[in-house]
Amino acid sequence: MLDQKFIRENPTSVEQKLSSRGKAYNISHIHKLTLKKKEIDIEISILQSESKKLSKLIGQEISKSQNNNNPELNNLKKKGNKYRFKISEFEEKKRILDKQIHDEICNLPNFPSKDAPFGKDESNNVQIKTWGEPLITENVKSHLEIGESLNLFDSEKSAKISKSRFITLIGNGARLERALINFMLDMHTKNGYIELMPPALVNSDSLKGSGQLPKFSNESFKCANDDLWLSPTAEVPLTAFHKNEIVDPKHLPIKYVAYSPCFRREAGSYGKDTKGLIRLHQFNKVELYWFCDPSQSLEAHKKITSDAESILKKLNLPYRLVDICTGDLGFSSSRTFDIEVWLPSSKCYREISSCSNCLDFQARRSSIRTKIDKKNTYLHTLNGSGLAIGRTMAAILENGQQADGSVKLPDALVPYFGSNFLKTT
RNA sequence: GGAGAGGUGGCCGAGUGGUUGAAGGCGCAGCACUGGAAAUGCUGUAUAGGGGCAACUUUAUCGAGGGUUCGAAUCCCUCUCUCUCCGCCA
Repeated sequence: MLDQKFIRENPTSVEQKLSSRGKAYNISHIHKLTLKKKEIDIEISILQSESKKLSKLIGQEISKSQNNNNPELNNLKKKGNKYRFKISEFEEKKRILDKQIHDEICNLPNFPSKDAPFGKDESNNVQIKTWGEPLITENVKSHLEIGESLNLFDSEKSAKISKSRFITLIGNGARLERALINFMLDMHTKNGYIELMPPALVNSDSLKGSGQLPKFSNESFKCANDDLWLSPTAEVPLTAFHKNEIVDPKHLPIKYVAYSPCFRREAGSYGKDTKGLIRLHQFNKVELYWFCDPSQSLEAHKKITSDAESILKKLNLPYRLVDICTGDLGFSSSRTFDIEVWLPSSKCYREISSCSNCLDFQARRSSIRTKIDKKNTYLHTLNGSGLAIGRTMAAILENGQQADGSVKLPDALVPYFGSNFLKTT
């Protein structure tokens, strides 16, 4: 959420900043509402002040004179009644205005960072670096083919259970998923992250807090009888973990790592990646999350990104780092680095982690603050996948495939998986 | 699901219609005492909005929202969350 006062005082600057996302934003309507609200606020506080003085006077009069039914007193009470009536009129107007302003501001995305490359869509994203040697050979198999031939998972049976875009992992597939989760959690906790295992169901307020609502209600699954949704990413419960808190500055930065299942409706992606592990309604993810002092968030952004990269390095998976352009940024993010892993079967890099600096955008929506120089100040929040498990498995299968149909697994997984290869059983 | 209790400042906790933003304590900060510290004493210590260069001033806020009243932390209604007991349950 953007700062209401900033919108009121700098409407043109707001429009400029937002419009760098590639679409023109006109906020003159919100701007007018905020001015109107200020007028009403002033009006109300004058009336309240008068009415308060009068009430004190009446109180004093009553305690002075025993007779609390004298005509003078009744006159004063009548006067007070008029104030009450006027005030409630203005308050009604204010209520309506507040709601309008809040609703509109909640639909505005974060300001892109001035450091983010300017651009319209993903074609303007900028590659920062690559790591590892992409495997380019003829006759590579897709992770889907490998998975089916090694009996690691089954999509068709999963469609019977649920529908398409769900997966059941089988035998070594399930074991590998589990190994990857444990491997990643161990890596990150050794690196100073506190592990959390949050609820998978989250309320609407939490989704608003991290920016998924009100605008993107279409992208999450909602429970019919409760105000609960299936969490699309651990970013949601992790943000909400400190909702409405004033965090002690000596605890900063707070760094969490959380494993969670993630649920997404994937509306509008019909026909894309319909098979395999790449795009599912339910997938597992290990998420990194920081709450930090505003002055530290640029550094923190680099760190969270390199923490996510370290997993790919350990797994020896070739990847590249991409600086997301202004037009392709997520709603809550001011700057995002995507990490994309090499998938030999499609001869391209695919997103496996997205590391974002949301500045105070989520903290303001969720009211998460700290004391800095005696002033309550919104924290900065950062999130990054560390990593998406299903896509990691896909990358391991494709990059480790051998001519004989087996898969060589990264050595780092041996303590977790028990061996360094997958064969037909 | 049934019954009951309760949500007050960073924390604990008093307060059942009147000048209460709210006693007291803890915590925290400053000062005094000390060689230094502890202990002690004194002073200060909520958030948000408005006005002012500032000192300051003003309004709101006692889970949320309505209502009664000249006046509500206190009375009424609705919602919500937490806790305890019973039932059910991995």
